[in-house]
Amino acid sequence: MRNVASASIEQLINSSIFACMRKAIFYGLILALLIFALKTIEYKFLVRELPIEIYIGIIAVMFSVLGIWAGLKLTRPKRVIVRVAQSPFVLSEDNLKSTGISRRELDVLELMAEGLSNQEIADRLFLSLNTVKTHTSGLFIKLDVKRRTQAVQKGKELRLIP
Amino acid sequence: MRNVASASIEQLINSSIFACMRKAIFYGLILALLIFALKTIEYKFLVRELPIEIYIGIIAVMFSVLGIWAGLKLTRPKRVIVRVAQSPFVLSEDNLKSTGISRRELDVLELMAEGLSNQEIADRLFLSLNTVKTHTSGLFIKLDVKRRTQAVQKGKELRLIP
DNA sequence: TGCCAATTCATCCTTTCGGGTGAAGATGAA
DNA sequence: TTCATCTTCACCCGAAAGGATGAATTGGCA
Repeated sequence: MRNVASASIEQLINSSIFACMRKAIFYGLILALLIFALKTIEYKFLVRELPIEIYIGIIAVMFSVLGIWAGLKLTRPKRVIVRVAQSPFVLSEDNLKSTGISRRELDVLELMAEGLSNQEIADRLFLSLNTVKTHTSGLFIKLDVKRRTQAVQKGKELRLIP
Repeated sequence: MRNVASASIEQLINSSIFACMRKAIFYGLILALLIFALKTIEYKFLVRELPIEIYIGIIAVMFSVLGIWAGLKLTRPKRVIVRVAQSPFVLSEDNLKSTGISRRELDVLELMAEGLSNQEIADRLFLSLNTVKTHTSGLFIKLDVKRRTQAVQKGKELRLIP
């Protein structure tokens, strides 16, 4: 696990370096072109018709905008890793209702999920073996399964048990 | 869950709007100051000593840098939410060895975890029922459990099955 | 008060599971 | 080659699980 993580981080660093270089060169070229274009236009139209201050202001604004744009494009999005931790298990009342599973059946399901036999469940809940079997039968019908292993599976899927 | 998420997104949008406005004003002021400084310097030192092209180039570079810097500072880090979802399940070779569980037994354990009966497992793996029972017996001994529900539990704990 | 659902327990029966033992073929390492 | 392990399958037996049905008791709700 640790190896995988560090490997991917290295990849990320390498790829980001190359990507940065490529982008820097790209925007550098655009910048050079822009300067060249300005020079060409300069002597033809502007320099004698407008005051030098406005000319400088235009250049300043243009390159500021270019810089901002380049700055945004140049950087990769900063990643904030949000870890989604174990949710502490909240019983799904909805699924409990929709399945029609009763409180007592849920008790049995919980112990069933711990790998207990019907007899052990009966002992824990101070019930007779027959009663536990009744509840398990009810569970299988309501969960629409055939075996206790499947009942445990489905119980977890439906967030009835942790 | 949905309420919490949308609430935090609204907060984020509001706070980012205000933060952006404050920063924009701040950097706008800096930009204005810089232009003013240039104007002041212009007539005093540079305009007669250097060719106009170099002067324009310096301004272009300065404002490009300022723009890049402003562009970086102006934006809050883009959040890329990386969900650390279900780890893709890596079988624990260590636990496999330490328990002494064989490849075939692991196959059976996997299907057992899906809630299949021994007969169904036999059908899936093209084995006889007896063979599957042999494997399950071996599993119970090696996992030190009594029932298949417990075997599934322990198999998951030991990262032998997903 | 009367009804309904949940809970409890029972009996009967079938299927599945789990334990024990044995054994034959395949594979692979010493 | 020999030996250990894995894989496959068989038979037997008891225990557990599962299915069907019936019935007594209880607690809440109309």
